[in-house]
Amino acid sequence: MSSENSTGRVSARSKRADALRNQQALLAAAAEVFVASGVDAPIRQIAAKAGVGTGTIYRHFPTRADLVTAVFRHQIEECAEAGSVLLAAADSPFIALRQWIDLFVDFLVTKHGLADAMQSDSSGFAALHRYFLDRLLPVCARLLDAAVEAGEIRAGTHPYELMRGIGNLCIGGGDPQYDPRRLVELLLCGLQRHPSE
Amino acid sequence: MSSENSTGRVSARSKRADALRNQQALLAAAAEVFVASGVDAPIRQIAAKAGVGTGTIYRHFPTRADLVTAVFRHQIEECAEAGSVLLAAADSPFIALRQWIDLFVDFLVTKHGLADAMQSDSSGFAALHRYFLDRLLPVCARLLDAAVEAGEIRAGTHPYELMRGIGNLCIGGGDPQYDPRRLVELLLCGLQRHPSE
DNA sequence: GACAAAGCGGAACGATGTTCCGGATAGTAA
DNA sequence: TTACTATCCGGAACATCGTTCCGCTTTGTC
Repeated sequence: MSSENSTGRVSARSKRADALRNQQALLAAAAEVFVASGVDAPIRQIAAKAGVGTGTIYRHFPTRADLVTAVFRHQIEECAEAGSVLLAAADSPFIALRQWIDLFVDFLVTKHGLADAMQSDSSGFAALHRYFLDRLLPVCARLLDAAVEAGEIRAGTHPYELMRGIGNLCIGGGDPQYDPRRLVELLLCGLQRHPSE
Repeated sequence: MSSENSTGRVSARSKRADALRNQQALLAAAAEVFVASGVDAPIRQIAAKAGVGTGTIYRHFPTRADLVTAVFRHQIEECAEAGSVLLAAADSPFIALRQWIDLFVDFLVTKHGLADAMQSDSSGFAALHRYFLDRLLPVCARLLDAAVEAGEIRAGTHPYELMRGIGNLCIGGGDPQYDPRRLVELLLCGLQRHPSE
């Protein structure tokens, strides 16, 4: 079914066997290197671990960011799909929102430097950024809307701003003195409707 | 009075006239280039604008971060000093805290990419990061303590975490769809004591 | 088994931060 | 004024990136 290549999706059609093997090897190697050295690890290191030349990487993933996107794609997908599930299962929309944000934060924090790389507009990570937004923004928006409608949080918060803010807060999670989760929690508190005011 | 060089302080003793001239020219050029192209601007560009060679930069500022630190040093100082003034003048410690944070945010947002560069532990901006902390952390801590003591905000917030979080939120301020100030405001709301709970 | 298309490897390119060193220069002493 | 030296300067050179390019290899097919 369909190629839809260059960003890491299925692509099972009309490719040579060795090409497919290399693509898989690259994805596996990249995943390994990313957890070991962060998403800023040199391309050459990934190529070496996969046992291929640097040119081969660019044949499969036109740019560094495309490789990163491909590696994390299914995890992003899982996070997106969790949105509906949580909204249906939780006792209230706000609880669902909080749980979903927990998931989102976990995802960002456990990947070394993913949040760092995604926000800084340099390094051409725009593709990853866009994919993140395309997939997760609607989910976040739906959860926010539901919580607003339930009267649990104040209206007027832009989903994009919230997601970006949370993403930013997750930068530098390696520091033991800095726990992004506490600040995200603070943000959520600020989001809630206050009786006074 | 003392040299105390390599980070941009006074250093008026025992230096050749041309060396001093170049250092001044570099600071001026760097300041200009930073506002034009952000703090990530290439060293060579700054050297060219100052009319010196790249080696000359490293003679005066051992590393890129030292140059950045030197350029912004007096502004950081101003921000630090504003803390006491605001605390003495404002109607309440929380108001002072909010005003001070406004100042802090303004500082970060108006320098293109300053916040970006400072947080990411790569690029060896550790020196800048430390200077920021050394100078501003005590101020933030004092404001926080005062607000806690006045019963305006919840206790238990670590000053370092708060400053770092705010710094993180200021990353990517160039995006018209993302206003760090709104999120910082949300954070402050979350900090306030809630009647319920 | 031959052959074209697809794919591969790694040298090469351009950009970056940083180091190095031969030569210029400022300050000083005669 | 003229030497002389410690200091400083300029930019070539080095290491490390991401990325591109191209001659050679491999694969699938007839």
